[in-house]
Amino acid sequence: MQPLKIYNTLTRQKDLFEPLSPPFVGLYVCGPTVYNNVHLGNVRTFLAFDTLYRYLTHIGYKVRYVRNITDVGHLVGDGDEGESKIDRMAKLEKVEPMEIVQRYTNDFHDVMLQFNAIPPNIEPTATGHLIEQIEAAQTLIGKGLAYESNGSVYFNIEAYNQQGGNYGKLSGRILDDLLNETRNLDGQAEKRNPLDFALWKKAAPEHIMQWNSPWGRGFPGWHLECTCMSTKYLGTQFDIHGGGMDLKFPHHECEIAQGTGINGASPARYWMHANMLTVNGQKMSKSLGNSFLPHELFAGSHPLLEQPYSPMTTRFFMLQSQYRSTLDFSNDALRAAQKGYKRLINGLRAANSMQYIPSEENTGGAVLSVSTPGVVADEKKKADIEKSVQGIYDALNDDLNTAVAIANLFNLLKYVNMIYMNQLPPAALGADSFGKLKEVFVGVIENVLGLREEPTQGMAVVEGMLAQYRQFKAAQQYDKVDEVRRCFKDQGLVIRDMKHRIDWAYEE
RNA sequence: GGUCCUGUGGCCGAGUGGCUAGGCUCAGCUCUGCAAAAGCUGCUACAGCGGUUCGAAUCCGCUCGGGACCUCCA
Repeated sequence: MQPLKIYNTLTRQKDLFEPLSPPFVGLYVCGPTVYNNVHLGNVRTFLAFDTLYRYLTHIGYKVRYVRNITDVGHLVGDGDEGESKIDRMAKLEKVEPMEIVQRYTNDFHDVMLQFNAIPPNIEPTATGHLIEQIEAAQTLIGKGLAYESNGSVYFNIEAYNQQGGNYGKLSGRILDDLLNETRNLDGQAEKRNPLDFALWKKAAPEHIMQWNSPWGRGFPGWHLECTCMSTKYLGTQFDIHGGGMDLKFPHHECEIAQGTGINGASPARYWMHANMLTVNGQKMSKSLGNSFLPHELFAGSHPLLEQPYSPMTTRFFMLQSQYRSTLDFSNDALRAAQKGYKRLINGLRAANSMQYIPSEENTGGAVLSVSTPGVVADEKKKADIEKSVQGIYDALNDDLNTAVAIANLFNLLKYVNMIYMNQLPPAALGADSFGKLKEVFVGVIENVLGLREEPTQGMAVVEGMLAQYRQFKAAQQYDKVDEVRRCFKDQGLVIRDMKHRIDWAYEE
């Protein structure tokens, strides 16, 4: 097993990842609130954890990956007051709240699929776990960690800390500071302490989504669902909990308090937070009006976009930075990413078609490479490949540093291209290095980074047109040759005209 | 105001105190019907000032700039 280090927000350092019961790993990621389309910033977080899931699986762990759908309880505006986001949309559009939920859940799934994200093993919803949430609130009341007030139930932070809890340990906040800085919000009278947060909220009559509870009609508080669902599917203690940086406080802090209060132990051992996607240096968010929807990106239809960018270009773009760094969005950066992605994916096609040819063997009319009698092993290149392969795993083990992993991948790409272009006989690398080159290059791109080819429409007739091209070429009918080239170009493809063979590639 | 992060070459973006990250762009070369691609070569940066050190982009201090969270947000 690879020695993976993960930056743990709890300890503020990179900790060696040691699962509670290897080879099994429990991974919980906070999913979206489905009241609206996911934007690109949301996507970044989910792709970061998709990559983590992929890597954990790649290195041999059996991962149970749980990512929830928040379909109730998330309020608009400040704190524990205000309308439910989903309720509001439902009223606005005069439809059932569950229609809103369904629509944006579908959208979310579509989008993630386009980005080639692997669906989680379990995708629980908050409304599907109301019983658990009510029970959790009751348990907390029973332990003196929560209280009922006017039909709502609040978590008692003071009591929690008196019982040995440490509210603020995740986000590095000090309770007294929080108390001093808390703004005076309306309707806080129900709470004993402004920091107390809702486990269950009494529903106003006009609130559509409401259920019976021991405290009357109401709905669950936002933070409670994650505690209940992670506990149910991963146990009272599990390995990794992930989410966006902006959920660190208060959401995850509350989860820890709830989990600790109910089960007597801090829920997750490793807390991971993905950083924000920024536009011109500012966090991408709906309220700032600088967020892109994925389909706007794919179509290039947003005013800030100079051209369309494909899902894989975008995925590659995001992977070129480390998940804990902010990543700034710009057309220049996306364009550069597009070129890099195409180059890498052309290399992927090349690598997939590569076959090892021992130096003694005469391949007789070889398609992939000429026979290479008497080739001497190139120890320098072999060592360089070895170094880059190790570099990839070292990088991924270092808190999923995909940027450095990709840098090493480009080093390998050089050798893939040299073989593909017949500039380097495979035999010069020896079977072992060659095998490793191909296996790691392909495996990391496809399985860990989740990058794949984006076929174009004209793909079906490519081989036929290529055959024509060869004929025209042989007949030296260059005007026809150029015509075929134009056809390819119209499809976003290009012809690779090499000495030893003719192939097509994605236009870079 | 509090807590924290951050400032790298034309652009993006990694960097554990000493050894070329990488991508994109640009220039040249080889190859080529012409191209394209590929390979090779060139372009050596760390906001400013001071300190620690044999040695700092990397540690410390100050100054200036940017950002996040503190209120819903991935």
